[in-house]
Amino acid sequence: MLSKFNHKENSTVKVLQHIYDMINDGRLKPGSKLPAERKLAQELSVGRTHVRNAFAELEFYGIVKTYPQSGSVVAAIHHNALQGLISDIMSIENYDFFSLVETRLILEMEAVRLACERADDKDIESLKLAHKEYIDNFHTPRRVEKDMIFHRVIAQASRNDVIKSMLLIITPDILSHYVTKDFCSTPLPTDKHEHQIIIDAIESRSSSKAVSAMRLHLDRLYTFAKRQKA
Amino acid sequence: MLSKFNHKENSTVKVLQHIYDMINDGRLKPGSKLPAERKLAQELSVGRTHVRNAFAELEFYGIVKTYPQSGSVVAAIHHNALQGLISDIMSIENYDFFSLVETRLILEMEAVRLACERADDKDIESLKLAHKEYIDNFHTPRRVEKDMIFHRVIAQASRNDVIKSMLLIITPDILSHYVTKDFCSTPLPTDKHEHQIIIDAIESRSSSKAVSAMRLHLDRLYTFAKRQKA
DNA sequence: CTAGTTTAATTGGTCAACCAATAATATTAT
DNA sequence: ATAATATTATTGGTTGACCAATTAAACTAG
Repeated sequence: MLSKFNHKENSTVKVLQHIYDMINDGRLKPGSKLPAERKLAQELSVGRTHVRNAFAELEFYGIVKTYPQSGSVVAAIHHNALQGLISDIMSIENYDFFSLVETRLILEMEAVRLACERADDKDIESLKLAHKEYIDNFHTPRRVEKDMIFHRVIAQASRNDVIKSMLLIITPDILSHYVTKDFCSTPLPTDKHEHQIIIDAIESRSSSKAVSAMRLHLDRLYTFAKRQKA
Repeated sequence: MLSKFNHKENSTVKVLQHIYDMINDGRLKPGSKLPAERKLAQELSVGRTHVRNAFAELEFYGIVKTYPQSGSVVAAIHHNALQGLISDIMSIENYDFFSLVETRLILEMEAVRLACERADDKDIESLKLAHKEYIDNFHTPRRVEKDMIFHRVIAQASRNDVIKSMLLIITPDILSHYVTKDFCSTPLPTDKHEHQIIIDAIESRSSSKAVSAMRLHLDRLYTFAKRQKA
C-alpha cells in the first residue's frame, strides 16, 4: 500500500469522516482551529490515539497544521476543495497493480532522462559498480535487490529527491505484488544487456536513447501488469 | 514536507539509526524478527511511542511488516539494500522547491496524456464545470482552490490513482512554498485560455496537444522555481 | 519418551493519567 | 480604568499501565 495508513483501523477513518462532516455542514471553517484532541475523542467515543493518527495523516497531506500546546488549524482553502482532499485521502488504499507499474515506468523514464543531464562522474562510477554487482549476483536470490539498487542509483543521479522518494515508495509495493504472482522468477539474460545500454546512454548524455532503453527494460513488467488487469 | 514524519522528533530518528546500526553489524538479519517494541524502547531509553512511530515509518516504505501480538519482521532483502533504504528514509526532509515543481510538471503532463485516452463523458463534464467555477472566481481569493480542483479532475480522469495521490501529496507543499515567495499574487488572463485549450485537447483526444498545453500552462511556475533555485 | 493440553510469558494495540508549554482568566498595582 | 502580573485552565506531547491475541513453556496422560 502506498498509504502509510492501513484503514483497517476504523476508528481513525471515523475521525476523518467526522471532520469531513464538520466541514460539510459549516461547523468547521477553513483556516480555523479544529477541536481539541481530547474533546473530539470523547465526542466520537474513541481513543485519543486514533484522533492523533487522523491529525497526523491530515498534516501529512498539508490539510492541517498542529501547533504544540496550542491546537491544530485546518488549511485556509475553500471547503469544497477541503472536502475533496479529505475524501481522496479516505479512499487511498490498495492501489491496483497496473497503476503502480504505469507510474513507475513514468518516473523511471523521467529519472533516467534527468540523469543524462545531471549525472556526474561519481554517479556513473556508482552505476557501473551497481551493475557489476548485479551481474555477479545474477544467478543468486540477491539479483532482485541488486536490480533495485541499480535503479536507485539512477534516481540518485537524477538530482530530484522527490522522484527518488516516490520510487522509493512505489517499488516495495510492486515487489510485494509480483512475488505473489510469481513474476520474474527466472532471470532473463536480456536484462544484463539492457542495463548496459542504459549506462552507456547516460555516459554519452543521449537522453532519448536512455529513455527508450528504460522503456524497453520495463516493458516486460508493463505488459505483465496490463495482462493482470484485463 | 512530503514526508509525514517531521524529524524534529529526534527520538524517532534515534530508533531508525539504531536499526540501521543493527543491520550494519549483523545483529539484525534481513527477513528476521526485530526486537520487541518495549525492549527496543528500554535499550534506547526512549518512549515506546517513538519506537512505534519508527516502525510505522519503516512499514510505510515496505521495509518492515508488523503482525499484531506477534512482532515485526524486516524485509528479506540483502543488508546493503536495506541500509540504503533506511538511509534514504532518514534523509527525507524539506524537499527543494524546484524538485517539487519539476515532479509536478512531469506528473501533470502524464496525467493529462492519460486523461486524453481514458476520460469519459462524465469526466469531461466535470472538467468543464470545474473550469466554469474557476472562471467565476477568477477575481476572488477562491481562484487558487478552483485551479487546484481543475487539476484534480484531470488527475481523476487519468484513471491512475497512484499519480492522483502523488499530486495530492505534492501540491500542498508547492502551495506552501509559493505563498511565502509571493508567487501568483496577480492572476494572469492567459490561464483561463490555457485551461480551455487543455479541455478541448482532452475532448478531441489529441494527447500531444494536451501535453504541450499543460507544459505551457505550468511553464511560468517552472521558470519561477528555476530562478529561485539559482 | 511422545503427543496433547494447559498454563504462563510475550507481543502489538489501546487507553488513561501525567508533563510542560501555551492561552485565558483573575488579580493587583499604578 | 488600564496595564502589568499572577493564577488557573487548556493544549499537544509523552509515558506507563492495561487488553486481547499469540507464542512459548510446563505439565500431564498415554
